[in-house]
Amino acid sequence: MTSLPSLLGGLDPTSDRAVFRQIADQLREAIDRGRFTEGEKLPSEAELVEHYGVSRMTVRNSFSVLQGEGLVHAEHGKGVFVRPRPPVRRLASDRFARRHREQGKSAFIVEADAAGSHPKVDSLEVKEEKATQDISARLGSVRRVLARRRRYLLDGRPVEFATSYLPLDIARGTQIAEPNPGPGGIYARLEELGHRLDHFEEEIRARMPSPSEVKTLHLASGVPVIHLIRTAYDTEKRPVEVCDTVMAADAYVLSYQLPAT
Amino acid sequence: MTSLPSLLGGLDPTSDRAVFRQIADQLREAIDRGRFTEGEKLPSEAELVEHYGVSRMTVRNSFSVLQGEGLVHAEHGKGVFVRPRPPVRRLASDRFARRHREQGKSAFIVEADAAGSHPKVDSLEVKEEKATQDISARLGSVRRVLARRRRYLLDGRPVEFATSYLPLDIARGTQIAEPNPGPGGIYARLEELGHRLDHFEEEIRARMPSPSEVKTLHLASGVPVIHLIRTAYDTEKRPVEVCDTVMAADAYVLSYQLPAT
DNA sequence: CACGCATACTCGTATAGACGAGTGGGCAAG
DNA sequence: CTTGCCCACTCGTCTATACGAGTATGCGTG
Repeated sequence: MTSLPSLLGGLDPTSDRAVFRQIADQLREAIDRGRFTEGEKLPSEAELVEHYGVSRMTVRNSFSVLQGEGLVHAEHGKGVFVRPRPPVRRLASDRFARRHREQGKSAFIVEADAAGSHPKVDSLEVKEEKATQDISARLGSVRRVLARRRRYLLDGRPVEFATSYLPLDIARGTQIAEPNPGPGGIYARLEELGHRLDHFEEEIRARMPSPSEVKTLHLASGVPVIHLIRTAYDTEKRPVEVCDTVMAADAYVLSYQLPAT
Repeated sequence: MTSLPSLLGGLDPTSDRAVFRQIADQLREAIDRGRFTEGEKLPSEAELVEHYGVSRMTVRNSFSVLQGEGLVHAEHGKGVFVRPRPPVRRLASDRFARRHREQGKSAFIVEADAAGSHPKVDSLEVKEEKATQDISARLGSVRRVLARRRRYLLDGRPVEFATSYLPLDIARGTQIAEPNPGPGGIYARLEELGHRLDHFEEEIRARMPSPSEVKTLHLASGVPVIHLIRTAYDTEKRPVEVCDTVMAADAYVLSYQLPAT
């Protein structure tokens, strides 16, 4: 065990930088330099109070800065730890290509298996409901829609929450309205129903999660979400599905390939 | 002026939910319901202390929750305000299409002018430097690169910070190495130099900003950044540029169009 | 009228103390 | 040896107080 003074310098009383920021700076730098590694426990609040000669609230204030930056997370009764970077899922722009649909299993399962993770899909809900104004506009002024909700987990950790919306005149009474849409997913079913897919539009935003998203995705504080809204169009240029997806940002890298046309 | 009790209910002492969370919940709900509108001032700390009968630190704690969610921001000496949603810039996936390059001005300027904003590009730095390991790998094992750094502002607000990296054997001694790369930007120059562009690859991540990014982009707390890394390939499949971009997430929506192939 | 200052209000920082609750190790009883 | 409890250590919540610093307003002086 290295002593604290050797890891963490002292304060500069002449500086106009707030004490809790100075402490946060030193901890951040120590983490960046690898003095504390992923998953490692930082000094306890009491130790830092002792080391810097400040009050406990000041130390906690420093920790809350680092938590907001997504650098550390606290565990009640244990300590404050450097947040490990989880394995990321790479979403390639060809992930919905027809050739990937030929096989039986869902894209998520196939891909995760290949990466050596244990995938799981849960909290599936399929029901008809009133379309929000936004969804209605995207689907071309429909009033009611079929909504398919599901949550994706990797190795037990929830990473993504998605809802697909489809016009009732397309989906009602088909296998799309069943909990299990069958091999190749709903896109395969849509094509069987004569809606040959032409292209997708994806809109991407990033923001902090709402409390309910924090709960659903078990997000640590300081982890934003990626909000992706995909609209699928058939060859008649008709929007046939809107998929609204919220992803834990620390678990994803999105990748797109664009022609220079 | 509506009285506080009519806007904000009371606490539930029997609940096991922390008091500061209950207060945050009530404020959040009031904001969501539009009882406080964008840019509007929330009750001051003192007023909430009075209303709830709690200590000031507890109220501040509530505010810090909402700040972390990006819902509100505090202004020293003035108050705490509902954070206004700034106008967003829409980045379409065809924004680098050759046809947009024919004109004289940069894509950023043209687009912002059209949207009625006042665009500005500043802090331009152009220099040769050693490639980081990541940049080197993306450009095909080059050791040194030309780096072009610039910051984009809309109506005085910095929204994006970008660095382009180009292999020296391509860029050195050309107009690309000048502060002003000329009409159509560096992509136009690359094509003139015989590197006809074939396609781009974009990688997208979202995360909380580093302290230096907070400074450069004047980010409020609770605003994540979108980190976009674009690699441009010429028709020989050679990577000719890597552009590393950090954007204020509340100012952008990215939009992509994908073929269903 | 114009300027400058006092003042009241805002949030920012920091201290000191108290109690609660989750975790894990050690020790004593069975 | 196993079980169960106690205790020490951790972070979580909350109070009460103090002073500093930025902002806006109004009033009095020139």
